[in-house]
Amino acid sequence: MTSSESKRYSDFIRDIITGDLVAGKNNSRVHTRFPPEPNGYLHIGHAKSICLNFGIAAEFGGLCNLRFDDTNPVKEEVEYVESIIEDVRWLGFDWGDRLCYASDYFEQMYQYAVELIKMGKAYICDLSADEIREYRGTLIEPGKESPYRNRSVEVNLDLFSRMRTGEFPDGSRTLRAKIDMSSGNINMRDPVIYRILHARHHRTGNTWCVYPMYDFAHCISDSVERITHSICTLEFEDHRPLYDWFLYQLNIYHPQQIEFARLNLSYTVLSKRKLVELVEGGYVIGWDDPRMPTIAGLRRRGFTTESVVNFCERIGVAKRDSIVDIALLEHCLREDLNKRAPRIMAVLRPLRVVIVNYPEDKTEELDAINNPEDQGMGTRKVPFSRVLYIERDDFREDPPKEFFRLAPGREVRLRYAYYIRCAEVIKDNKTGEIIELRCTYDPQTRGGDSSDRRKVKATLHWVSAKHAIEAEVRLYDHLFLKADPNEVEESKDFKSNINPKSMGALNSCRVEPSLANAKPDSRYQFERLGYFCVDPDSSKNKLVFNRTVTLRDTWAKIEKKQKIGS
RNA sequence: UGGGGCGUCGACAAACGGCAAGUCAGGAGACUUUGGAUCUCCCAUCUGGAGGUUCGAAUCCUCCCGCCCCAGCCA
Repeated sequence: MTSSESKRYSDFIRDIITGDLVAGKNNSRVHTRFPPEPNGYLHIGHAKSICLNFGIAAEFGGLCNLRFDDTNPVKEEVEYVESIIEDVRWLGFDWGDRLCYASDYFEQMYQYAVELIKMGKAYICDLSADEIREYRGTLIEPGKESPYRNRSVEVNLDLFSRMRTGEFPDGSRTLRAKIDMSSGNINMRDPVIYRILHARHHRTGNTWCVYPMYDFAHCISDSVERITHSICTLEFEDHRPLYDWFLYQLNIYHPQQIEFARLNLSYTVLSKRKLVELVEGGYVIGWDDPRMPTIAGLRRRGFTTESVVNFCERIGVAKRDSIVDIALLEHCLREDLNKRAPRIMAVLRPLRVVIVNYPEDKTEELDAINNPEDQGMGTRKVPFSRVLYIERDDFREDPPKEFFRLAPGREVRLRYAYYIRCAEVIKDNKTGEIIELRCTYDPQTRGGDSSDRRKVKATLHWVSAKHAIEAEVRLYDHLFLKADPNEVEESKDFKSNINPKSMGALNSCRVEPSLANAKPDSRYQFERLGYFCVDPDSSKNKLVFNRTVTLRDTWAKIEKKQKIGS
């Protein structure tokens, strides 16, 4: 490991673990787990947790399990477990043979529940859901004890086994822990630990009709897997006393739960409920829509594993609520892509340029560098001929101050080709739209250097009209208009902040011929424009690209300022 | 009004009683066959506020203020 790779990210969780190791706790073992519920796709917030759990295991020479927290059959599906496995793998992590499921421990959990009953620490309650809510009290008032709270152990045991055998309908009874109805912590007011659900489970089928609740299942899963540090998000802080209570009562191996603040990112939402709403409401194309903050979405958008992992390391881990600027994510992306993406030339909004003093039937093959950041990536040939396309944005008939690009009478360089000068602007008679530029070239500037060292202020990208390949390019912008999508007018919700221009497609783009056989998922820098990747929608006769992220655009910034100033 | 947390630059985030790191964003400049990349410099005399302890406080104590989470048979 080089010195640049060995930089360590320190945070309060790693500090706790280091302290435990020094104290010789857990026989110096470190064992974490990432415990998603398979009821949706993973997003970048999960990536933070994945990087934390797997990262800590790797750093401390420990292990990390991938465990599905599949205790609610009505919401969970195999599609989700499959996507989660794929996404964690894509992030570069490995759980060896420790692919676990809470459902693997159902029998064990049931037996632990029986034990609690025998200890007089749990009882069958016949209250309905509504009644339980009423009995629970409020944030400021204590709850009332259930009339079923003092049933005998024998009755409880009998009822619990009959719940298991399916004798009772859904919702008719629950198993509850007997703790303290007056606790200030509502989680301790006799929480439900088993409910009746006559639902088919994606792994256990119809074996069960009673399912454990999160609080009961999670601590036991952690315990049986001998997890040392059970890392979760802040909203579970209130549940820690219950986590500890179960393990203490059962007198079994007791992992330590540690909570950290979940990730929030500007201009997007990271709540599973909202993401589901976007998908099911048709606001996006699907879970892998390139605008989605899901791992699948980021992947399709063209993000690299390295950039996502690096981002997760850079944002740190703490307990305070925060919203990370999405610009940091984009920075990590550009930083990575700059080093690895081959450069090519592509014109998104073509403007026809005829080089009037260039022979009609001539074609030259010019040398272009594949990546100035990495000479090892070599060079390629780019064809040049009389009729070209340049970017419409690169020409202004009436150039504003500080616009360095092409304008009537002005000379610029075509990258790797020649200096050209704009001689004439051809417009459509009716619409006045500029349809073509007539330019002259200087044969002495082949390759882009002039022998007289005369300077030009701009270098433009271009493609040869007759050699270029037509392509579709999909452009993306932030999914939401506001940094905080939840900031809404009364009676509206986050969806009212959706950016109507978050996606757009350009259909007559032209890319250089070297891309003829570009494979799905391959990434390129389109010079001066941004990073793009080949979308899986591409076919042999039609290339489709996604714009992953733009390049930093100093001119756009200047132009914006000028507009504000005027 | 109960319980649990949290307040350090525009955004993240270090500092663990010894004199406010770093990163992103932003600004200025250099360089440039990508207005990209790269490089240089600037950007908290101050840590939510007020007191106190101390030679010394972002760090310890007290009291305020603000924000987040909890009343699923979801996780």
